[in-house]
Formats: sequence, C-alpha cells, structure tokens
Amino acid sequence: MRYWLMKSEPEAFSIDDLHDRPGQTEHWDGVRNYQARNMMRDEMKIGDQMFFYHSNCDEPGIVGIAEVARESYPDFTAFDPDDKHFDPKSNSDKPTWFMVDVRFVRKLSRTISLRELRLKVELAELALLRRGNRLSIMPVSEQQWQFILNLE
DNA sequence: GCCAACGTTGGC
DNA sequence: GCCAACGTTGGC
Repeated sequence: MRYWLMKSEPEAFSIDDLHDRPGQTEHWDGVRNYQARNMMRDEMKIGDQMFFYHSNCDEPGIVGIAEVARESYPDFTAFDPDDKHFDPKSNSDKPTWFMVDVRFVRKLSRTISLRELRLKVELAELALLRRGNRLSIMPVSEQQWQFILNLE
C-alpha cells in the first residue's frame, strides 16, 4: 500500500464536504497536470491512504485522511464545455485526464499546519515542502506518513 | 492583493 | 527545438 498527499482548496472542496458526500466518497476531478495525472492513473491503488491537505486558506495544512476507493478512470469533467475544467483536447475516445475516487477515513484531531511541517528536519524530503513545489498530488513515504501521524 | 515559481503555449 | 509571454498555484 502506498501513501499520498492531495491538495484541495477548502472553499472548493473540503474534508467536511467529503465527509458529507453519499458513501463519504467523491471523485477527484479537475487535475490538469501531467505529473499528478500520471500518479493517479498509473500508481494509485484501491486502499492507498492519502493525507487531505487544505491549500489557499487561512491555515494551510493536513486536515484528514482518505483512501482510494476506485482506481483511475477518465475525468469526464474534461468533456463538458460548461465545466470549469473543460479541455477541448480531451475526448471520451482518447481521454487526456484521469481521476480516482476517494473515501473519507477520518479527520485529524487538529490541523497539522504547513508552518509546523516546515519546522521538522525529518520532513526535509517531503515533496510538499520542497521549494516551488506546486503539485496538487504527491507521494508520501511510509516513514513520513508515520512521522506526521505521530504529530497529531 | 502580491508575487515567486513553475507549466504551457505558440511564434519563429 | 528555443524561449518569451502568459496563466496558474498557493503561501504570505
């Protein structure tokens, strides 16, 4: 099993939104970056665990845990001209973009903020903390995963 | 709201 | 294939 971190702007989709979805499951649509797509399409497996990260908000940080509930399939929002993430170059015969479904596991007892994560020498290699990193999906090692959970 | 860092686009 | 211009991300 592998571990991941996935960013979401809470104003668009928060950990509480995921909690309130039917089946506590939602598709992770709208990823329009090739590196992030490749991770979802090629590497994410059912049962993989992910940190749910809130970005672009008052206190950016890790707020909860979710798991992969369905492996990759075409992101149909790319086919819809009215969708914010419409991509005319992607079509259902040969889709460019893929997504997975994620299921709520739990909220953390507190937000583990980006500020706090930055202070930890043990997390120096965490992709989230590397300079200029803008990936919305990134891998987390088992050691990093355990270390972060122990901060809770 | 600012702006650094980065990815993408498109002219050449 | 280069690279300037542009758009986006996301912390602050």
